[in-house]
Amino acid sequence: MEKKQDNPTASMRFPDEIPPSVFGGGGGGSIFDMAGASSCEASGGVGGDKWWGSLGFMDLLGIHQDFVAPSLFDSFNHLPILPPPPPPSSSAELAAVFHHHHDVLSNKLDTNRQQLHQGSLLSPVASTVPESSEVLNNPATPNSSSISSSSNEVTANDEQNKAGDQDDADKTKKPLKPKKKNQKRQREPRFAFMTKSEIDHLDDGYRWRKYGQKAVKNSPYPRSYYRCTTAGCGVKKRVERSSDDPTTVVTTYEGQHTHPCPIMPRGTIGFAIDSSSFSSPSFAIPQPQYLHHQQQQQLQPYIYTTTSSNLNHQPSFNGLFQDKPRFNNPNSSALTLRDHGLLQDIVPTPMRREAKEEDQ
DNA sequence: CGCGTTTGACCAGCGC
DNA sequence: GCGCTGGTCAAACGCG
Repeated sequence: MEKKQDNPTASMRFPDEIPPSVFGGGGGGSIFDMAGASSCEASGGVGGDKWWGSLGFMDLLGIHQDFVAPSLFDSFNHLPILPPPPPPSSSAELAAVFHHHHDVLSNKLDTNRQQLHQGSLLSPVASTVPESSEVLNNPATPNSSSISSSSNEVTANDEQNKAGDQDDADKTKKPLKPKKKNQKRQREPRFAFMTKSEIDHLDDGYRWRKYGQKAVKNSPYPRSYYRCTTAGCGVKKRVERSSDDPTTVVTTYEGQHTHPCPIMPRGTIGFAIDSSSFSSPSFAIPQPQYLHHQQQQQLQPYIYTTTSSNLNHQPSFNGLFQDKPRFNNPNSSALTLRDHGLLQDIVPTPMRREAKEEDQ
């Protein structure tokens, strides 16, 4: 049923500052190049450090200005520049998004790490892009079950379809499910990753059940829809391969896990505790540099790209986040490694400058 | 048998 | 209003 169109519009929505073209062939800059750290497996194999549990999403991204090494972001110029963000609409909203980002990031890190081990991550170059996370209405109150279709209300469309189905009834069409009308579907914040990988569905530690697959417009590759199989957890994710760069897998997470990661070997803290980290008074929510572009109560989505390249720098990556003070040592060789391995792509130039100024 | 995948149909939202 | 598209449902199926 999927018809192709000439419509060049990307299937995913992007922030205005980030044209879809950033996906193309990795030509765009990378938001960050995530080393193969882990989330659920977390500390395992990465030195056993617990940077996951103690750092928020922005910390992971190196956005916490307090710890930003000036040289860390010098190569970020190629990234789309985000103008200074307005104040967050609400801390709760921020927390929700952060939490989500943290989850996703954690997932991704884990995935990448696994891929590293599997040798499935190919690209030696980081191509990162921010993308999509959407918050529609009620951003502060995640409604993972908002897609419920329970209702006695029958839409005109339903009637129409039913009527039409009458003809097809003989073909054993499934009964139509009445869905709620006048009730816009609420979407969880979304967060997308681009990953250089031959594997479409990356194992991030959670258990996912595939519930759909659709052909993607202007793309020869289908998009798969997954849902967290844990009861009560409405987290979903979409996985699709970039048509521009077939080696790139775009994974979009939606929602927040309401449970710890089922795979937590070595007693890892993982990000199962990240919820608490957000509610903790000590948890400082950084300036929402990524969340400024809100329109119609909608947080623009952002894409983060991961590649295999920096997976080769796991140790440094780990140290990067875990050992913050090192950031202040520009002479550190380790820093250099990190510099080129990860955060260089994470933080927009303006932020870097801001950080610089603060340091001085 | 339980769980996950496949796949076609259905539905809602959006743009024209 | 209509068509397109993304997202979801759920029966059928496969696998361990």
